[in-house]
Amino acid sequence: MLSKSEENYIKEIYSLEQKFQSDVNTNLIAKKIETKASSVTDMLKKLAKKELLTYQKYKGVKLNPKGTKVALSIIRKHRLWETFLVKKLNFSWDEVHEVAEQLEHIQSDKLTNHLDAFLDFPTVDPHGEPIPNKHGNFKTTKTICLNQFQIGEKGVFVEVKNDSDTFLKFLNKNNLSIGTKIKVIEKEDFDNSMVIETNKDQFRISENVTKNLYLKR
Amino acid sequence: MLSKSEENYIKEIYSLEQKFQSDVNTNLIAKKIETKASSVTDMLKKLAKKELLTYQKYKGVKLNPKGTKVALSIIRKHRLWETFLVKKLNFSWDEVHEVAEQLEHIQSDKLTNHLDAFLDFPTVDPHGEPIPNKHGNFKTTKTICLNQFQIGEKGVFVEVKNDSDTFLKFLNKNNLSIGTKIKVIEKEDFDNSMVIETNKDQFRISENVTKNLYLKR
DNA sequence: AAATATTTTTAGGTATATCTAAAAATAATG
DNA sequence: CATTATTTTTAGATATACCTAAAAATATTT
Repeated sequence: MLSKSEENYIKEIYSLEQKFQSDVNTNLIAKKIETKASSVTDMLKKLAKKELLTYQKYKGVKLNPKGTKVALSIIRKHRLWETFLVKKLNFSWDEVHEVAEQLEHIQSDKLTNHLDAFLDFPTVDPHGEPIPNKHGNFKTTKTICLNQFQIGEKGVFVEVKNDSDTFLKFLNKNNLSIGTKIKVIEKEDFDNSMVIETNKDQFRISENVTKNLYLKR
Repeated sequence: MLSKSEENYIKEIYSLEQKFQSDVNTNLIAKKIETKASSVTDMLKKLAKKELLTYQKYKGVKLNPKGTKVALSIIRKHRLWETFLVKKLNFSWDEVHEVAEQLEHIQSDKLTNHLDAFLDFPTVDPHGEPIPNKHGNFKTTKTICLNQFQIGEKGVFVEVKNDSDTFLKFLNKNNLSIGTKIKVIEKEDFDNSMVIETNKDQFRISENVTKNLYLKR
């Protein structure tokens, strides 16, 4: 049985692997977990001993199948709980992350699977991110980052890759939610900002925003 | 903010206070928490310093209002989650305790209160135990322990004061559930066992069982 | 490739929540 | 009421998950 701390390391390492498509190094993990590199080293040794990942001094780590399975189970729980909070308890999408961070560590397969059924086996969470099923499988719909779009291109906003309160509140304020149709009106080469059009509005957003919005053409 | 361990101490001390209507001593707590008396002493000092309880060396402890409030909040969460598991996720009453022990430590007033509303503000949990409302208030229906009943007396089984798997499974096996009408047919002075009658059956139960069943006349 | 900068690890320390064993206080008994 | 038994506390360890500071390895510059 893994501690909450161990689970959080596994989860963050998984998400860094996905993001960078490579082995994950100590400092990156330290930043994500908000701890010191030395603490990360300690933990990596422990997780390596438990055979959840492969660790080579100074070379970074890579989850092995056992570790990946753990990561997917935590992500599954996190996203199911987020869905529950939004769909059943009337939370808004910017309020669910912190609570789901706690709920994802509850250990009961029966609970997870019954919750899944209760929610009618959702495939995406309130942020559009895919929910692994009980076998760890999930469908990856090819979404394109808004910053890849050209002037004149249109798409539907289907996923957000940033769970932070402030970011989601910013989206709320600008009426940007999953399902919103977006058209690129202008693209500034200097700072990669964009002017986009929704059915309500036209306004400029910074690269920091375009980087976190994913669309379907 | 309290640790999971601190919360468990507060919860158990509260339940011992209710049970014995007196100050709670170290060994009793140790037995409940399944730890050593020395560990309990350490924790009591810590909780006293946090002003959750009054502790006098060798004299036992008593929760003060702040501690009682914490206890009721944990009990509230525990019982709401049990209700959720049974009513919404199709758990049976003998399967909910362990999971609720984890869920009761989730920290989010919004979650607790929205869950409460989602369940239509239940006043008792699946074991018939009262659920405190958000202010810590709950109605105590005067229930009588089955072992106080005389031969010929009838009542309705409304509460069970033992959350253990084995005990609840025993009740299931004998078709004893909340709402069951019970009549006392025989009472054995030697071992305090009873023969009881339900609408289905007549059978003998030991004192260990009668002690944990609470009825309304 | 030598010097410098950065990253990572090691060594040693802290707080939490446990433990064992011994000492101290309280309770029960002859 | 003195002795014995029980309960509780103290003292000193242990494991987890952190930390700081220094050393070692790796990467980047000049």
